[in-house]
Amino acid sequence: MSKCEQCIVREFSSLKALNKEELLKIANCKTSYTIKKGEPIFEEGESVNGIYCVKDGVCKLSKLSANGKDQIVKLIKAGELLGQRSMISDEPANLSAVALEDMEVCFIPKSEVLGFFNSNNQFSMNLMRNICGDLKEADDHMVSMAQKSVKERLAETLIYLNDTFGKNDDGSLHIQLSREELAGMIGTATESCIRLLSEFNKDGLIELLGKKIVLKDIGKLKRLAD
Amino acid sequence: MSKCEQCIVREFSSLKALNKEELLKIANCKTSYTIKKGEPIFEEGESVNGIYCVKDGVCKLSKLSANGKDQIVKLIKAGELLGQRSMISDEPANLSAVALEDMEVCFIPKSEVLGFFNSNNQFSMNLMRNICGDLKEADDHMVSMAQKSVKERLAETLIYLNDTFGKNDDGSLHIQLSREELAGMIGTATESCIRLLSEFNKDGLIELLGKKIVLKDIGKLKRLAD
DNA sequence: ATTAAAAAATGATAAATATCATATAAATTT
DNA sequence: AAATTTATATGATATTTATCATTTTTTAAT
Repeated sequence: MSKCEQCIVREFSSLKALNKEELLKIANCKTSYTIKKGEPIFEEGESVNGIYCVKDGVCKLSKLSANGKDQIVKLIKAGELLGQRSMISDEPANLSAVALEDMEVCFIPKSEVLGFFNSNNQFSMNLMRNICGDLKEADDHMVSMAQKSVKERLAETLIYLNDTFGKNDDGSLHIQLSREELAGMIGTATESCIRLLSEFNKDGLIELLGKKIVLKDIGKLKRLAD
Repeated sequence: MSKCEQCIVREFSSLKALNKEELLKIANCKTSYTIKKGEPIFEEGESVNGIYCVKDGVCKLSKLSANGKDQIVKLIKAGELLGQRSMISDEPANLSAVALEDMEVCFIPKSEVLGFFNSNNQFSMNLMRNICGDLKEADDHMVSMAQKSVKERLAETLIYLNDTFGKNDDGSLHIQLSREELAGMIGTATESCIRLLSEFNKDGLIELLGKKIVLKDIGKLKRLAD
C-alpha cells in the first residue's frame, strides 16, 4: 500500500496541507479502485460518504436534464478530488461522475476527511478555496450558457479542452469526447454540434481527422469565444 | 450601536454559530450602511475586503456579459451574507451586487471573519455548507440554462420568485423586477420575456396588473417548468 | 398639468437552433 | 470478411429566439 506522500493528488489538491502523520492515516483507510472508461464512480442521487482522489484518468460530472439529455457540468482530471461538495453538505451527489478514460482513484471515508477539516486549518481553508473556485467557475459557466450562442460556446469549449488536456502528437485534442459528449458540454443538440464543427472545419478554424479535432487557428477561436 | 445578537442575519446565516463574545467583537468593528434602490454595494472586479450582512432589502448579484447584457446570477435577501466567496478566495468580486430595494447592510472586515473561521469550527462548517449550497444551486442553474427553453425558464423563475419573496395583498409577486431584470434572470432578450409574459397572461397562467405579475395557476406553471 | 423620458408591449422579420430523416463512415460482433 | 450496430455527417424543415421598428403606457421632470 502506498503512503500517499508522492501521490499526484496530494500535490495538486487541498490534501497538500496534510502532514506525514495525517497522510499515513489516510493511507491506512483508503481504498483503491480501477474504473473502466464509461463506468460510473457514483451517480446523481447516490450517497457518497467520502471523497475520491483521482490518481489517473479523466471523468465527467454531469446531470440528466428533464428532456433526457446529459449535461456535462465539469471535467475532473488526475490530481483533483471528487465528491467534496456532497461530503460537506452531507447530501446525496448532485451530479454523476463517469469515467471518460480508464481511471485510477482512491476513496477516503468522510469521517477521516472531516476530522482533518476540524483539526487542520490549512486543510479546511484549502478545501474551502477549492469549492469557492468551483463556485466562481459555475457562475461564469452559467452566464456563458445564458448569454453566448452555441457557436461561441463551442469555440470556448475547444479552447478549454486544449488548455486543460493538451494535444496528441498529431496535434489533435488529447481528450477523447464523442460528439454527443461535446454537445453535452456546450448544451446543444448533437447534430448542431456536429454541424458547427463542420463549419469551423470549412472556415479553417479546426481540422477534423476522423473523430479527432485539431485546433488550427486558436487566435480566431479565442476571438470567436469572446 | 446594536450588539448583533438579535439581528436577522445572525438568525439565518453562518453567523448563528458565533457566541456572545464573538458577536460583540463584530458589533464593535462593523459599519452600517443604507443603500438606495439601484445603487451598487460592490461591483465586479472590485476588492471587497469583508462580508456584508443584509439586514433589510434585496439585491441582485449579476455579471455583465460580452454582449452588454446584465445576467442576474442570484438574488440575496435579508438574513443572508454577501461577499463570502471573494473573501475566502481572496479575489476581487466576480459579480456586482446592486440593490433592488432600499437596503440596510452591515460590513464586517475580512480579518475579523477569517479569525472566526480559524477559531470556531461550527462557524467555518456553516460557511462552508453555505457556499456548497450556492455551488449546487449554480450547477443546477447552469443545467437549466443549457437544457431548458426560455418558456420553461420563465415559468421556473416565476415560481422561484413567488416561493422566495411571497406576494403582496393584491396577490402580485412581492419582489419588484423590471422586465429587463426578469429577462436578465432567465437569460433572454427583454422583448422575448415580455412576449412570453403576454402569452402566459392569455393562457391564464398569470395576470398582468400594470407591471405587476400575479400567478394564477401555479400548478400549471410548475408543470411547465418541469 | 404638460412635457419629456423611460419602460412595456406588439408586429414584422431575420437568425439561431432543434428535430426528424437519411446517408455515410467507423467500430464491433459474429 | 461479412454483418450488425453505433457514431458521425448532412439535408430539409419546423420551432425558438433575437433583432429592429413602432406604438402604447407609465414614470419622472419641468
